[in-house]
Amino acid sequence: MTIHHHSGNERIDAVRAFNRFYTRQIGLLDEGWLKSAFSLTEARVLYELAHRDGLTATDLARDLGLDPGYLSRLLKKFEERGLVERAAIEADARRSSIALTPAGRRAFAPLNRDSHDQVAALLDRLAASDQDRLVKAMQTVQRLLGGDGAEPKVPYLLRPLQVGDVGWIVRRQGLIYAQDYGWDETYEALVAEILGAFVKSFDPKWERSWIAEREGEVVGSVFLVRKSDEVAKLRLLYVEPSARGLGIGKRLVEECIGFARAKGYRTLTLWTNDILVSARRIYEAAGFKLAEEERHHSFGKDLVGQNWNLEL
Amino acid sequence: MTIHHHSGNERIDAVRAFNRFYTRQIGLLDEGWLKSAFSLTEARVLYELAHRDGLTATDLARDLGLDPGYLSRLLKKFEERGLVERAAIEADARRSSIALTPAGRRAFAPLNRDSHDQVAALLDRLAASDQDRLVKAMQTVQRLLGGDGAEPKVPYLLRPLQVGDVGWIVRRQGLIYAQDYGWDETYEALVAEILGAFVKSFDPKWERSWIAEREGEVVGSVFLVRKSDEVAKLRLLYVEPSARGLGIGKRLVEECIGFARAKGYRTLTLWTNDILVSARRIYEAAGFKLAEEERHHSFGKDLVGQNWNLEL
DNA sequence: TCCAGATACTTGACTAAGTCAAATAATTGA
DNA sequence: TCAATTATTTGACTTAGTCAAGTATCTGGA
Repeated sequence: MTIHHHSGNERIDAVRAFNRFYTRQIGLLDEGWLKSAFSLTEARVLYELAHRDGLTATDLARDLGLDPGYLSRLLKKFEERGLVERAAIEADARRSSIALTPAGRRAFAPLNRDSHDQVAALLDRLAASDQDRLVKAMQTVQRLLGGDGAEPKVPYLLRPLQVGDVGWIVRRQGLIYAQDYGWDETYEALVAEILGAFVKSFDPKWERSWIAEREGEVVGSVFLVRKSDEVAKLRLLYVEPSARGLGIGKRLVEECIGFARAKGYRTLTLWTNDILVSARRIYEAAGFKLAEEERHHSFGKDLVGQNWNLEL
Repeated sequence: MTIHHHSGNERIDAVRAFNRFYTRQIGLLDEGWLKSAFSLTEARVLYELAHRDGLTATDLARDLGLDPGYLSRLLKKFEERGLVERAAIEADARRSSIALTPAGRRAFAPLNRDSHDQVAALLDRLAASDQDRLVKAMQTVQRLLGGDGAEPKVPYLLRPLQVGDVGWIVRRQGLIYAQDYGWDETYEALVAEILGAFVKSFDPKWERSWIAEREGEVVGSVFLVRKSDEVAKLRLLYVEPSARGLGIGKRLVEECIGFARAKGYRTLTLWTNDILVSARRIYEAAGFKLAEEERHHSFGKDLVGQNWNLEL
């Protein structure tokens, strides 16, 4: 049972292969422009102008990576043809805000339609499920490469369980603990059983799930299960490695505690293992006290299990 | 509990956004060439020559999307500079096979290294897990767009369960049945419980799992569970919608039957629901006989459950 | 308040990159 | 055998983009 990891060079080669591939891909898409009255760069400028307001020449040059001199001439040509007009910016006489004229919009429309149709034709060759996969993969690439420190506005949000979450959490927990601690497939199976039972016997009055989502991806979760009138159990806290450091783990535990208090439980309990250090820190900080430890052999390893309790 | 589906236009817009994004991205990567002695196109040609043998001018023009005239001059320049040499192809005097000279390789090396380093620097800004996600997403895009009917050599392969599979199967079954039949989250939970129990009590002598993998992705699975010395149960047959029509379902069932026979079971049994028509066809074709039906209310729907048996 | 930088463009003077059509030579298929 | 096709080259262009040096403004201290 091996976990595949790309080595650094494999990754680099894969990215370079993709760059070569997409260079060609964009080249193919560009061929469409050849017939039209506009070059690819002109079309990019028109696109930006059609979709954003109050742009200045500098904005355009920066966002499209164009030479300011080249852009200047390009805009002059557009202005002469009556496609764009510039409005003075009162605060700064050097800059002016550039916008498409109605004629500019009319010129852009067929261009836009052609590009739309071309992409539609491209997608049409794929099954709907593959189209979704393509879009998702593209968004992932864009997010990962484009996110030069551009953090999402909302770092994460919490929501209850949806269809598909159980499997996702089972898989991620299985993979993460296999990678980080060498646990075998029985841990993944345990998570599956716990979550299966949780959903099956779910009692919304006394129990709850919190899924942390970041840009549409599940990055953490925790579950609160009723043990008795007085005791609730916090289970399966996890945070994606890529989303650590955002305080998601702490927040999930706090939500749990808040819910348990609100429902009138007296004790919140949880079971963990001593090697899971960062989780333990969160529990300690939240006021949990270590109640007992016991050695056990599970998931293919010798472990030390711990029960922690919080009196509410 | 909603399942998000991209509409056609959303998909098209997302792909167009990605094209604009990656046009810019490639532009950024190109800036690196400006200092060097070679243009992006020249570098692409050198790259192809360095990595493939026996290329002709036509091959290059086709694969890189270049104008033959432009390429001809470009190669002439390379030849004059001693970077490439042409060898006559005996079968066809029009064509010649183009290869880098040692000097050509020396000229390409720093170029190649710079490109490598540039990508390495790009990746370095990402956590290792994000690097993997990026690479996977790029490969997905490339496969989906590049695979113009270029089917993989091996359509699929079967392997036993690995860490991560359980969660994946739980998720996919949950999502597929929610989408196709409107089943609620309790179906996903049932799958989780079944698979959790399967792994936990797994007896390799009498039981087995088959995972169908296509280009590294799980596209189907089936499980054989021991009920008694004489009776085995086939469980959780599924095939990804994107991988249907390859005979994977049939193959999985056949593997199950073969294994059950080899182990000396007398009866292979399975439970399914009447609405799962394509699965039923597979069972019928394999020789299963409908033993009994019963109405039940599960997964938020009124269903008709069916038990099928195969005498081995 | 002034003024030494910066910033937002513009212009001039180029060059590289690519296109298109026509020509040449060799090959293929009926 | 020869018309059509293919591989490559050449000539004659155009376009797209670069680079550096302007001009006109603005900004942040002394």
